[in-house]
Amino acid sequence: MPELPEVETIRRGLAKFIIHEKITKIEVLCEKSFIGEKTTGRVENIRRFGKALIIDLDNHKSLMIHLRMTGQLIYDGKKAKGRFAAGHPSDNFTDKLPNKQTRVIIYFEHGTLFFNDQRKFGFIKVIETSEVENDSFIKKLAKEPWEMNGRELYDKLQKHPNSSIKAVILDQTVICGLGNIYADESLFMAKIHPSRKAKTITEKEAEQLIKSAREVMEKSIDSGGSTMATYVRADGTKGDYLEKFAQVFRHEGKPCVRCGTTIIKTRIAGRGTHLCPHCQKETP
DNA sequence: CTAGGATCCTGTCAGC
DNA sequence: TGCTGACAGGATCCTA
Repeated sequence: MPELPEVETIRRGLAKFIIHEKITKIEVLCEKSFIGEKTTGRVENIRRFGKALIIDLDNHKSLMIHLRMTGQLIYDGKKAKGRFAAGHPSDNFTDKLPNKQTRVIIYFEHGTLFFNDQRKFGFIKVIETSEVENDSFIKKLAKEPWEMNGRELYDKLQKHPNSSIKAVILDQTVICGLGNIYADESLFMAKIHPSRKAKTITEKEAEQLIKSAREVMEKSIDSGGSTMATYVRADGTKGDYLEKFAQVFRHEGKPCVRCGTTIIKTRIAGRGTHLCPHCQKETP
């Protein structure tokens, strides 16, 4: 679930609380969710590679965290003045923890980090810090939209000529960071129908798509990610990209903000896909 | 090599 | 009510 903006929101949030904090203990409640040896180093840095989070420790080890579809990280500690929670949206961030979905608990000197994951697709993996960039997932990642230009994307599209443009931009080895929400939003903004074959996309459209991806993800990061990224307080303040900024995702049945045509939901690239049938034409 | 579908797992919701 | 299948903000594996 969490896409690049959510993971970046988590990175920035956690950095405020756990850098220089020492892990005192790791408790694994679901074996599948934790790979490698438990470790107890002090946090030196937090990095992000696409949708993967890397927590570097002072003992040459790093925690690699991927939330996949339903992962959440919830930090409970004084510095957070309560809780900092982000990842898969849920209305139970204020629940007592651990809960039924808690898979791993990382205890720090002055706080606790809960890794929750309903579907168990996500994981925390301990690897040598020097090996992070050799990790099989990390090393295949393409550039993020901010480091890529239209020409580069256009060239990559030619390698998947008969795939739908949506399938191709969801491929993290083509362009890094987009998931199902931002793919739909970016294609809508760029006025490209998600089922168009990649080879029919012009260089100009590729450029527009990159710009759109940057814009929707920047907006989301600025608003704290589309999930509930929040310091959970009594008033339940939360990040809400979907409510504030999404124009097509989960907007089926509502009028297009540009032309008023009813937004539809269909299935493309094996994923639920939202689009405006008037603004996004199947034939270029 | 590409393209598409199945798969991992738990939970919810629509429809009968 | 109880069952069933579809679906879910991701990525990998398998098959043709």
